[in-house]
Amino acid sequence: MSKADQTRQFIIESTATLFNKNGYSGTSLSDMTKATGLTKGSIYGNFKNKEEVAIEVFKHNSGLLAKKMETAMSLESSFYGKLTAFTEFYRNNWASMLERGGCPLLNTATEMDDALPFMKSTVRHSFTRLSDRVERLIEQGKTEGEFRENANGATYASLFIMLIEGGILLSKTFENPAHLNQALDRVLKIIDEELTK
Amino acid sequence: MSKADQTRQFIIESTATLFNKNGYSGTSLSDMTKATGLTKGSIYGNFKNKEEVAIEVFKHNSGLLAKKMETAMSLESSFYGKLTAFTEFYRNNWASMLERGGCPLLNTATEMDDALPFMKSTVRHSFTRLSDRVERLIEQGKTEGEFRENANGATYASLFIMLIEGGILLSKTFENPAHLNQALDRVLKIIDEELTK
DNA sequence: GAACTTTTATACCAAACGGTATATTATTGT
DNA sequence: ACAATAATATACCGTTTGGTATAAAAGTTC
Repeated sequence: MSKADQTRQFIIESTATLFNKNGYSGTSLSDMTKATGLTKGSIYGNFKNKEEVAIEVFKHNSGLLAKKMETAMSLESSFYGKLTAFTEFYRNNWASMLERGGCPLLNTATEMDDALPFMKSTVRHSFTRLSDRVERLIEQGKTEGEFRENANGATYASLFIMLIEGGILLSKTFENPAHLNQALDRVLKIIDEELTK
Repeated sequence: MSKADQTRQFIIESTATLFNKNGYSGTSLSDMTKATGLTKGSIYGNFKNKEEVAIEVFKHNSGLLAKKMETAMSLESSFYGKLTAFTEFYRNNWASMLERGGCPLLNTATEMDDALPFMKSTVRHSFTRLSDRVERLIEQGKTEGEFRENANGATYASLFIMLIEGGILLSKTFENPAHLNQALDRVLKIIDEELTK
């Protein structure tokens, strides 16, 4: 990794929590120089503008989540196991997610929709990727005979994501993980009662 | 209503969509003067600062929603009817909610949690009010013999809200009401299968 | 309608905004 | 070791930020 790439990465990681907590509008360049210890010149030498940093930060934040989730799922061999690992991932990582400012998908999607057009496609892509991953898990589980044939993977994938993101919203708002845990329990219940044969 | 109160109300209504779409950080005073046609002097003659306008705007946005919801529920006499009216309210008002920038609770809660401490209690209060309303509906339905005795009102209230807010998030992100509709269908399904006797 | 109070507009403030040209300092390949 | 190149810091740009003093205008009250 070249020096330039190293610095780019350093800037991304140093401002990752900042952007996730305060949003794009809420994060200023001086916030960024404070967080990195670098000057504006350095930042603009490595990025075109603030927008580009924000996009890369979002990709980093959501990518990190996806990677950790993939690791958690890889520990299970059955698709039922992988699907519950996906669910439990949120329970097990709630504390660290909270430290980093919450779910980047939720945060960015909310700020983006009306105010950050340049982020739209990136955020949508992340959501689609997550949804597709869960859908594939269900569809594969169907071909392996673990899940019912008549269950629609895409439908359940978006249902789970809605429940979980809603749970994250309430838990963050009330600083109480109980809501998220309830949402996760409901996801598990649906897996057991509606997907599993 | 005095002239002062009229102007206050006018400022609140004129900037309501602005704040809900672009957030607190994303809305500048010049945005506000453009939207109202008034000058900064007028705005600061009627409000202490930008924070106060934002708080009043949020109260107005969420209050309007609560009022319309209450009207929709009042048309039903049974608590089962009121509970489905609560659910259908989101389906019927999706278009207008979208025009106004989406759900103010979702939008403000997401921006608030890390960046807008002065908003925290107000947003929490709104969520609690909504949740309590749904909970009361269920508990009253229980005493009237419409719903099962062993169903916990508070638990189902937060479950419904998580599903709906998650549905709003996905539908807004993908500009497709299908996700929200799916969430609402699931809420109805739960009402029928787990609450109704 | 005069006196008083409230509301609004003008003009201004210092500070912070995002961004850039340029000079200086490191790092790289040879 | 030495050029060539890339990365960083300094100093600056015009604009916009949230906010305020003051004066003019409008509304209210008697």
